[in-house]
Amino acid sequence: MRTVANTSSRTLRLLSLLQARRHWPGGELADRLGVSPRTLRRDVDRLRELGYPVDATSGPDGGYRLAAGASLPPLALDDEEAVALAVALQGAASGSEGADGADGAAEPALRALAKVVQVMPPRLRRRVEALSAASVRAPWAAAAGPDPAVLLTVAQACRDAERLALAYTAADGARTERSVEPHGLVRLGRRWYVVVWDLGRGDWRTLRVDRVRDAAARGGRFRPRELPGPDAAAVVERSIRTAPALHAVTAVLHCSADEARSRLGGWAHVEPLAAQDDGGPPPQRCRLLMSTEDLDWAAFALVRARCDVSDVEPAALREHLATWVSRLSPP
Amino acid sequence: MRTVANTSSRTLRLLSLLQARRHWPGGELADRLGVSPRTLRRDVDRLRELGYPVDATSGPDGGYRLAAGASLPPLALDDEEAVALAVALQGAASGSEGADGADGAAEPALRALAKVVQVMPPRLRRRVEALSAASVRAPWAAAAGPDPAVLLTVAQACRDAERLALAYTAADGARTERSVEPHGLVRLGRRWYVVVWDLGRGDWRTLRVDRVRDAAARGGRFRPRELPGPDAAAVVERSIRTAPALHAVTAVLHCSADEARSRLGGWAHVEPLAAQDDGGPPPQRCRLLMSTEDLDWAAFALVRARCDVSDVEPAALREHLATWVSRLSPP
DNA sequence: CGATCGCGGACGAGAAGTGACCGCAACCCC
DNA sequence: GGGGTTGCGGTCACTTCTCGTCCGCGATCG
Repeated sequence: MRTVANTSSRTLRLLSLLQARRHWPGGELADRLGVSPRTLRRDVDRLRELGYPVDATSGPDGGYRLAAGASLPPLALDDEEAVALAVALQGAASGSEGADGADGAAEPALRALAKVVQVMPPRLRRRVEALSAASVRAPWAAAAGPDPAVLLTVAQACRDAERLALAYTAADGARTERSVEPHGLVRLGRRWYVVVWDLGRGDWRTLRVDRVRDAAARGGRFRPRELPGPDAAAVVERSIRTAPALHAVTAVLHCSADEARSRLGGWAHVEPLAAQDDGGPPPQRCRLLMSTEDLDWAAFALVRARCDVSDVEPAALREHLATWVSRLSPP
Repeated sequence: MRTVANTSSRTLRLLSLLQARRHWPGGELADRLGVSPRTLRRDVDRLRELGYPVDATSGPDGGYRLAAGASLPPLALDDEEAVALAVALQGAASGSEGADGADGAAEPALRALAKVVQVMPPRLRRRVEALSAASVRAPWAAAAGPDPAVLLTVAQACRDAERLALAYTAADGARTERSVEPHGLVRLGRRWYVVVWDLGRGDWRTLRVDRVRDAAARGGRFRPRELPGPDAAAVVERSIRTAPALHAVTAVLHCSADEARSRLGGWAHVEPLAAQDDGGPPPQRCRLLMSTEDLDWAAFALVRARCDVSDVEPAALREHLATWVSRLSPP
């Protein structure tokens, strides 16, 4: 077992043990830590003083358990959990969610990911890479997000003020190798941007992270310069001229609003339509409202509703549907 | 600041600091911890003895940094990071990935999630719930996975051997309230199953987690019984009679294999087809191969390829496409 | 070369941690 | 209801660790 007989080490180990299993008999804990039960009680007290609420129950089958406290204790994860965590965070950070807003969690996810990989042993890092390479990316998300590895490298370099060498493909397709000082990472809409001081050009630039390749920290640290704006987000906002074209989609679905909602799963707004006043039993109708950047998604949502559709707007989506029909029609 | 002047508390804080930023000058660290530089060095030593490799560089611009070690140190996350982490793990655990296998990470993700929420302060837990409720579920995933909250409750109860009260909707639609002893959680294909001892019936049952509602730990712990099989996975496997019908989809895409791959993003297998020997310049063709449970996905993949499609198999998918066409055709 | 920073030994005052007691209270099973 | 199990916390004496202040050494950068 471990040879460290330190008090703080033992406290840390106790914390891990309490996280690994919910319920521990006191005797077993004392045994594992190699101390007397009395000292274990003192250790538990110490944890409580540190703010981690440890519940205890007496009687046979009694023991200790770690409860939810005021602050988050350090998480002791095993290898598999850490790998799963890194993969999940990669997905969340570079993910294709947040079309309608609703997740402000991408940036904290990225920070957490940076913390994890910084201390992750190389063998685990390899497993993460293998797994995230093997994990299938659904077709609708294939071109959506940036490479998680690049995103992470950039985020770390920003946090640690380290110079970065990277290859950038500009909007016109020109590829350049650049050496930059990254100052801030900003998520705008569905894209990540990084504000950098371009060492070759001696000026500020805003780069789209999904156009960056082969980012690598060059080791050297730099002293942050003053940004040409109040913060990185403002710089990006200003440098974005062409906002991504959002399509406001509406359509009438020939089913009840509840049915449509259950099939679309909150991805689109659905509101019931008043029955038409034509005498007969009014057919169920509802109106679908969504806004998206990708007409394929909109079209897919329409089909997913599993009912007839009419009054589709905008015209571009109607054309899109016509293309689908012509492609899918049997020759 | 903090009033705890304890040594172990300080060691923990030092660990957090080292995780929060990559590079720290020793003086600043000593300052923040409120100790002399000499004591800081001793603290760093302590961390090293605990197995955390702390690199140090001397000279001006020197300082400490936490390197990757042999094992993963406890992660010190702040509130936002913890919330992002929980949301990401929920997605990974209940997620709709893994259709083709390729992610064995769901189960460790669930374990990690259980650890996190167990110690998560209530205010953070509320934020996680709010965020995951607000986060849009794409239509193709709406009905796919089980409720993450239920999944988590079940996983915790399995781990901690706690009795569970739940409402179950059987395959025939009958709803029953049950009290069970959960013994194992198994992911098979895309579904989660839980092997339980049903207290009301006095027998083993295999429940589909996506059919469980209102799962709540009833507090009481139980002594695990011997499973009616070598392990939980075997029990589930045996109790599954009707395997989910997988559709083996093939089609010919009228574009190059590379184009198709880049558009489908590895979600389907694509292989080039030999040019036909008809004299003229051979058009680019490739064959698409995929297996899915949901024909909507398959159809969507076909459109997503952005080219003409022919020789679609199976017949069910052709019918599916015909339905799409009729629905989408302008009236 | 000198300034800056990390390294680590020595020392002494003070503060802990530790185990072995003890009696007490809660809880479960018989 | 009683007995066994388990956690709680006080006390005491002994040991150990912690901490700040010295000091000289070596590495690194400008």
